[in-house]
Amino acid sequence: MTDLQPVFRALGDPTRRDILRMLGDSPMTIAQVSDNFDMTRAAVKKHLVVLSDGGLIHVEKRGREAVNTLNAAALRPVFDWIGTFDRFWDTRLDALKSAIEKDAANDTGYDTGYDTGKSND
Amino acid sequence: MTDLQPVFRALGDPTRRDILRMLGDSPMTIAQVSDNFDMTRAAVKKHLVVLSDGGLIHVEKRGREAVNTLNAAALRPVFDWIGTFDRFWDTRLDALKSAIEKDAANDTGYDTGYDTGKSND
DNA sequence: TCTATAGAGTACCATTTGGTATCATGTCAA
DNA sequence: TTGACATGATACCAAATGGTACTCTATAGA
Repeated sequence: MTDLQPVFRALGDPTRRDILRMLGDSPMTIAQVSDNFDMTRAAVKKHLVVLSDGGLIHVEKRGREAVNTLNAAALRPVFDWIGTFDRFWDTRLDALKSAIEKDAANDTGYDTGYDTGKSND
Repeated sequence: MTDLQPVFRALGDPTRRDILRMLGDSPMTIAQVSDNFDMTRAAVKKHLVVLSDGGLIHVEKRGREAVNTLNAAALRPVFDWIGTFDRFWDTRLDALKSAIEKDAANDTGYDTGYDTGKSND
């Protein structure tokens, strides 16, 4: 259901993964993020757009600034996708996955789009 | 420690993710894999090389054939990386991650390269 | 041995991607 | 109001990417 491609694409670049790490510490403006990289603000901005396309960050305009906030929940579908391989890997993952899905359904209404292990992208 | 980039890169393409799915059912030769796609064998072969670079598949030459086998263990570092964001997501992930890491250290000697949550790529 | 077949390797092409440079717009603050 | 500043938008460039076509090598089998 959820389109995984924009998320996987966003995660495919090391700069963008670094940005996610930084935003994990606290929300940042574009200027603050780009201070941490040896590239122009415009380049950083492009990465932020890709991250936003993948739903991994949320951008809020505050006056003349744009505050970028991590949305780690968007990593869930990736986790679920990886989880479909758990039978080759570690069976305990399966138990955890079910638990989280069940919980999500009850508590947050989050729909993983994951059901019987069939393709979802 | 482990270089995540080749794995994330390999996962960034939908065709390659589909190939992983197929190889999850059973090992396949290049011809068998490409029978499932509307593209040339050469193109599929390129994808298989990228998957191999990421360690996600293992290629074994058998006579004039090349059998491609899924290596789902290479997904572990990605899982670990996502796990470093679990405090924003679901705290129970943390418990699972520790359990698996502990188990991996004891049973398989697998080193996640994950320690205190500091950057690892 | 001969031939069809599986795959490797290479050259080439169009598109996407990561990046810079430049200019436009909106807002804070004196 | 006016100037400095944060961001947005666009044009442009080089390199990487996804793909095809074609050639070459090696092996399975009649």
